[in-house]
Amino acid sequence: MSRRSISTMADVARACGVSIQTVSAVVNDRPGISDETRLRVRAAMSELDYQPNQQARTLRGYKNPMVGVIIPSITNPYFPELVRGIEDVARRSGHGLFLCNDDYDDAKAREYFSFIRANNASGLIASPGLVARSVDGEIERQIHAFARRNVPVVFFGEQRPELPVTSIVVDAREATLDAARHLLELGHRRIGMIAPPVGLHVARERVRDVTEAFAALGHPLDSELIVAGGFDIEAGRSGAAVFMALPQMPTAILASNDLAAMGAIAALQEGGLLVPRDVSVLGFDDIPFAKVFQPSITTVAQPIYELGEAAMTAILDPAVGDPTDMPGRSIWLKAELVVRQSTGPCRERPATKRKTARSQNAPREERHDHEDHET
Amino acid sequence: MSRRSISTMADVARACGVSIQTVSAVVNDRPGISDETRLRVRAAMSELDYQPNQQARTLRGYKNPMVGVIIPSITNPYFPELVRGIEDVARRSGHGLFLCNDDYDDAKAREYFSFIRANNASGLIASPGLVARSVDGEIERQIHAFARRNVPVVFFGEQRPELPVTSIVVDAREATLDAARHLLELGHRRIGMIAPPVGLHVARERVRDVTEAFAALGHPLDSELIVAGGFDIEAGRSGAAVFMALPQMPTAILASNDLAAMGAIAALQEGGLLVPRDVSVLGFDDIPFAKVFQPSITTVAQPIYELGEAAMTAILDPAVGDPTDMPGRSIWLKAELVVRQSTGPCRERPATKRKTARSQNAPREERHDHEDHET
DNA sequence: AACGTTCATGTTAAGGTTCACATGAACGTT
DNA sequence: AACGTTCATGTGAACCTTAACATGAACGTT
Repeated sequence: MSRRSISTMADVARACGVSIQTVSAVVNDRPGISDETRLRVRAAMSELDYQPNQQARTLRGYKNPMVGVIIPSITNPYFPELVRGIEDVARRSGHGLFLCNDDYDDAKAREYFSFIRANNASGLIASPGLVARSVDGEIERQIHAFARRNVPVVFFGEQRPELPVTSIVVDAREATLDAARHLLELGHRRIGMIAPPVGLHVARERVRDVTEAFAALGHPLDSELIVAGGFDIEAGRSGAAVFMALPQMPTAILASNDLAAMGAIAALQEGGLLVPRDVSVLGFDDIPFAKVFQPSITTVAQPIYELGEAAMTAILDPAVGDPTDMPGRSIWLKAELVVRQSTGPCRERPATKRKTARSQNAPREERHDHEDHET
Repeated sequence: MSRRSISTMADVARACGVSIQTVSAVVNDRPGISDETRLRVRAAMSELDYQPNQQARTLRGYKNPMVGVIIPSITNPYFPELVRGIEDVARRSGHGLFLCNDDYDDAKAREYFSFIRANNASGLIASPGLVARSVDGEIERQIHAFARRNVPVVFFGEQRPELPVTSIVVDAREATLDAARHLLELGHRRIGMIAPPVGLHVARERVRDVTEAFAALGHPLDSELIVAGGFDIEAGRSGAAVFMALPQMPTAILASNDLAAMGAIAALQEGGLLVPRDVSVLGFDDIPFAKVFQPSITTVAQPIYELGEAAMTAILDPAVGDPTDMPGRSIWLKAELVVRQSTGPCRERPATKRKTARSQNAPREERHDHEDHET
């Protein structure tokens, strides 16, 4: 009844008096069909609202033109930007996206892995830190299952040379060094850090980059001033609260990412401190909002959109799915420091909570950053 | 070769010495299988990394447990929040999301409609304004095609009683009236509006709500002060620029949405004006960032997450897909005014561009708004 | 010994599309 | 008249899962 009402190739064939094979040939633009027949078939197709059945096609042996994307949090603007990069490339090759949000939750991620595999996706792009989080090797098994089918798998962030995956990695060491130098040149010495969530690969890497940078410049970070945190606004708020409760506040704060930086700035201003007058705050990632936030945020910028593009491009690269390509490749992109308004010169002994002018009139930004990737 | 390496029911059956039917029964939790066999089959399944082939299942007659979602812009934080609401409900019923981003582009939307239909999705949730934009009736045809298959279609924003769709609609009239009253009570009389993009249903509705509200309160808007705009940060920036170029600036600005409000505030502050001291700015939607932005944004809040939940719940409602339910139903939710820091008392003749204190220490917010919907 | 129940098997078919291959008609060229 | 080319048809099978139905073995109960 309900199924009856959907039209199939057979219906189209009957409607215009040709064979099913002919319809198939027209649908797939195969040669050997006269223009006249081709037009007749096309007319019947649109007449009947015919839509090739993707299930039947995929079953027959084609790949499902669909790529699974697992991200940890869709409300963190980092990921929409990433997805946009992925999608813009995917659309050009006729691929759809199967988007999954695991909320940093392993159980959900596993579920989505199965789901994507069950749907015979042509590729899988997975969120940073996912493999690292996997304790029981389940994710690794899933990855091998994908590889066995020649389905390419791309990860962000972590290199896993022993797995048949391609990694898209950001090298933030130089940019982090620039950031450290920037703060030191502004005169900051008591520098706090709101750490990323524990357990994530990016997290360890970010903390490592920062501590190495300050150590290299001869001003190692005071480990007392590294507070536990997370990747959201709330983490920034509570981190800032911790610092404000100290007898001597840091004069500059490195937030785990831009969201945390925003949370920290909000909390500081609510506490009567001005950024950057009283405290400088530096973020990571350069999400689209970092630029409009007041004050705009100085940040170690990732080429987020390009990361997405690179991931999807890797999926389309025939070499990627080939399991003989076993040892995982890595594609490197570089982070860059973008100096904006949230960092400024150190004023040792921050003034008492008197509120005076902020001097943030002209937009100042020291790098032309890449935010114009419309297709 | 590559296909050979994927395991099927037959492989599982062979591996544990039962018939294919038995494996099928185990997979689908059908009765009539002894516990002992059940366990043996399950063991073989995980041994072989077996994954039921969703294509074959769907082809056999089941629905694909997947819902297509078409949104106009994933980088507008409104939509990730909406998607989160959709996804949280979808996951509970074992549905995946097929997320598509049409960038307000009809051609892309149509493409995605076909894609979703070709994949036999169990439902379609489509972006606001989509039907209204369709000029050639193509979208309408697609909708009927979905209905013919009993696939439920849900729209945001616009009611189309003649189409077999369910609409999720926000009634913002009361809240907009509250907003107008709020601005008038603060003493504002010269009020500007940065309009939403033309052609969108929500856009017309929003402009209508605003003009009706001010008219009802006896202070009709000056149509000279309604400038063309859009739904992004840039629209806010350029709108503010237009107002700043006027001999007499408005003392309050209604932005098309929160993004535009942020852009406007950024442009105003760069131009040396303080918000809300010199100009009040009011947004729409209450995206998650409206709360952390500095100053936090007074806005006509939509229950975004709940809209997503309602949409997916409607998809799961068996009545929705039933074409006998032809005349489209509507589900109404209400908007609410949230007063934050970006609006303040009018100071006729905004001061010259001297910058003095801002008084934004304590967070003030007059409604407890709904931002805690974690599952 | 007869009976009913439980568990598993085997057979056959269907779902929509694609592919390989053999067949054949229509046409123009030699 | 023979030949090659182009376009279309027909047959049969494959992809994997599910369903309906008949069959049958093992078991315990009467």
